[in-house]
Amino acid sequence: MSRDPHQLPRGPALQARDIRARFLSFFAERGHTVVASSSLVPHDDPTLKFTNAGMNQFKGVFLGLERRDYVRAASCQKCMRVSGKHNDLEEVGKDARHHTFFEMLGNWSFGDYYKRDSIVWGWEFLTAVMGLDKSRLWVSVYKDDDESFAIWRDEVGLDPARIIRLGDLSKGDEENFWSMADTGPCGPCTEIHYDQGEQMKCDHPAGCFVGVCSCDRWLELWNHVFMEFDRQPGGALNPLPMKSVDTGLGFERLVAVLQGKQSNYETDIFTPMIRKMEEISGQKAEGEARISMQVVADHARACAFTVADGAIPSNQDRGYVVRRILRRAARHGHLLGVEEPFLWKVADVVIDEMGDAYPELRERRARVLDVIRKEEERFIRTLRSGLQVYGDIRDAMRAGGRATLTGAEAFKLHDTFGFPVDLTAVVAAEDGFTVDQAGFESCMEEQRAKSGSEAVYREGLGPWRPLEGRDLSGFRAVFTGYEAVTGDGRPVAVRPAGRDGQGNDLAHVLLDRTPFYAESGGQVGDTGWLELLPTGARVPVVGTLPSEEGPALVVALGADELADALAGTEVVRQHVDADARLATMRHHTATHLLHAALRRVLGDHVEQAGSVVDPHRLRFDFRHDQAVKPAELSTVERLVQERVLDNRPVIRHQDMAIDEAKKRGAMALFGEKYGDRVRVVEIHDGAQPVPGAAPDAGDLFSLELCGGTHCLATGDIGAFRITGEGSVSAGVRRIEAVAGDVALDLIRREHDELRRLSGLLRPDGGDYAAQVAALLAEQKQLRRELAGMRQDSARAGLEEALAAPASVAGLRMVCAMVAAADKDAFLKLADHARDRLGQGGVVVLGADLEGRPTVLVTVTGDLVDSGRLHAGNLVKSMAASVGGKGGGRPNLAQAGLPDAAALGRVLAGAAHAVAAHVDA
RNA sequence: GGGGAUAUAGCUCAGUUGGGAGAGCGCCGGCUUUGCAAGCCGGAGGUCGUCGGUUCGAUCCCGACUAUCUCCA
Repeated sequence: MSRDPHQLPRGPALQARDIRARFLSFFAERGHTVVASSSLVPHDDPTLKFTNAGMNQFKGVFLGLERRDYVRAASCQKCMRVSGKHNDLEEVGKDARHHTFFEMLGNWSFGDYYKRDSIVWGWEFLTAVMGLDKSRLWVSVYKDDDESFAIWRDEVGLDPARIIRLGDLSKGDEENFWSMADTGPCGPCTEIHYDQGEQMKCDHPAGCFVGVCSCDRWLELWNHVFMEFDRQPGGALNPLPMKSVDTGLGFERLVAVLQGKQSNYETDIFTPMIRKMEEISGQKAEGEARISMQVVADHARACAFTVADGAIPSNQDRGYVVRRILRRAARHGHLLGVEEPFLWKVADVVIDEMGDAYPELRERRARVLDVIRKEEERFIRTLRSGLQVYGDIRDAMRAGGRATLTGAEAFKLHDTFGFPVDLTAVVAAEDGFTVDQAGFESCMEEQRAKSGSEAVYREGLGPWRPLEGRDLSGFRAVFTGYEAVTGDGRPVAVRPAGRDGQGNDLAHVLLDRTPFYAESGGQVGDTGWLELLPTGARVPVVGTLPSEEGPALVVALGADELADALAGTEVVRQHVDADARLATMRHHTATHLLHAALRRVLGDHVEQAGSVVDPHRLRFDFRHDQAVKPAELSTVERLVQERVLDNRPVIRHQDMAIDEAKKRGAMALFGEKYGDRVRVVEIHDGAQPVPGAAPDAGDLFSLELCGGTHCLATGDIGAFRITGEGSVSAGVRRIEAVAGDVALDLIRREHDELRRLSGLLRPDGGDYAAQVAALLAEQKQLRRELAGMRQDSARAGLEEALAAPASVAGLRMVCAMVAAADKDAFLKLADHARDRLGQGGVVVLGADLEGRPTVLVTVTGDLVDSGRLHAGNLVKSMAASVGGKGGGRPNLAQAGLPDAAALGRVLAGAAHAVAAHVDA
């Protein structure tokens, strides 16, 4: 069958990489700045797990919070969609177009061109440049968007029958009307669809057509969004001051159409990975095997890109998404009969294929492959232990004569041991069992419901409530904390903020100017207090958190209470806790020095993977494959201490172009999103013997993008000590350290300790450790000797009783008080006595064990076997008769007694008690 | 953020009505052997994750914490 000949008009089909390049050059020729894809992992946007659209990095620009040097931009953006209605992870790989990772082409106008250019260029690119058949293209516009309709009809010359009006806001139908959120920027959009042809049509009851069904015949290729409104909380649409364009063209779809393929997986984007999988598994990409290979191909891309952008498989948040994707791929490899780690090999192909377009893949190849391979190995371990648990269940089922695993059992395997349910079904089938799938699903549902409801509860934090006469639209607070720790501000808004650990209500307050630093980049938010003027009322600030509108000061008051207090307030005089801020600054500057020192000592592969800086300590996580050796650790510590002694100025560049910062080699937080203008902190090394040297004399020691607060000079750090090193997760180490007075306190405490030791020890050459080791060895020796001697003497004390055992009810009984040192010795004495009696013997011993009068009974094996005398029952009744308690096993038992007199009475009455208990 | 599970010798793990902490591998010593693989005998190595509680008595039961594994969000 010759398929769609028009798509391959001349020569071979365009390759994916050419299509990507042509798109960008097309818009570059039309005055667009080609912007690099932002990281998949948006470290500074907690609302977003992964970058999921090309516009993410321009969000601030659309909201008017951020400015760029250009008004036209184009990009090819790395994206991930792993949840939500459009993409259930389980579906990926099974059909032609669902992906976890994908690329999105886009062009943007920030208040520059609008509908006309966007539409005309879009059409030109698809038809004239890419050569798509015009007769296959259809277009949809928003119902009321006559302007776009007219451009399509008149400027492009499209048959009006091919322009479909969709959506109706008044009926709640948001088709072809785009919005960022419930409120904020929004506007109509127009979509270009590609008709794959009659043979792809579906049997939707209302007909197979654009906007009606969502089948594969009508491919939505390109969405052009025209942002012109600012939606208000009530739903009213106010015009935006600046009209913008935001478009998204699905790269994989475009390539599939241009290469004449009905599935994205048949394009040259995916075939290299599928071919690799054929090679690894030795199977052909057909039928079920093909689906598994598609899953692996898709997931290998997702894993390679997310790991390259700094995500690491873990058990929560983003890391958990990566883990799930990776393990699903591993599972499909397993289905293909591959038993060993393989995904890293497929990821290697991804890097070969896409490393040109995304150089970060090449740069981090070794780490990416290592992280993936280690996680694969971990999963194999998980499967192995899950198999053991399954074995226990299987044994129980066989014993109970069951043939169906309950949903709860399958769920426990999945939930607690991470054993995939489909694998459970496979293994169970091998044993002739089935799995209650419905029961399993309902357990899953229950778990989901539980997590979901908790999440809603957590998000109880409401929107800002503007104070009377204040307007929040476009508002952004000014941060003055780099220059000051006090300052006046006017209150703007409040909002409730849940409760603290003691259950007290908390609220946030927003001020137009504030010196309070909001928690960011690992540095904790400032604390302090507010003075409300003119009343002079004082309000403590327990923390400061970032918000879109600026630092949110957390105060220990309910929101209503706070609003009342602010009602008559003109000015808020703000006081940051200066001591805490200073201690935090020391730790922050020390963190930069530590980071630089680690790179010098361990190598340039060391990269920050997380950091906490507060008044009490610093915690620095970084990528490194192995434990830092003690010698390396002390070299790092010394390097930092030397920089402190250098006392060099800490140079801050409040506003540097990001390109310049990068050119100078500034260390940026991996994957962090930065604007064009950044703040940079710079430190040089080398002490300055005379005054007046330039701040940047000497060699550059540390250069980092950083928004935090820092010491004026390294000497302000005062003292620095590393307090710990350990592992966080695979490939990530953690160092904890202290600076300033915290470090001095530590040193003082250690010194005091040493002085106390030196009062007790007199080591040769000051070697405390050697002397203590010798003392411990000696002590151990003495202890052993002492125990032996005590035992000997206690045993000697027993001899008299052993020489003449009493005869009670036909048994031979030894009853005595012994000087046992501890429980172990006591038991050994009893053993000894019982062994000496041979058959038909009972031993009743009393001892004072560290102040606790204890009686111990043991009987010979023949009595236990015949059941004539039960030590446990005997000791229980002996103890009970004097107000004690006890028990034990048939051959050996013990009881605790209230006092020494009771012990004496028990021993005196032992013969009586034995006689009463023995079975004739 | 919320569940579930685990924590015992250097490693892998046993350890039930609460009553003497064990195995395998590894390590050290001795013997056997031309040597090696191995075998035999002996030995060292434990705050039973931390801290509380219940109990005459806790590796075991209860609670909190920490770490690891795992699921859901």
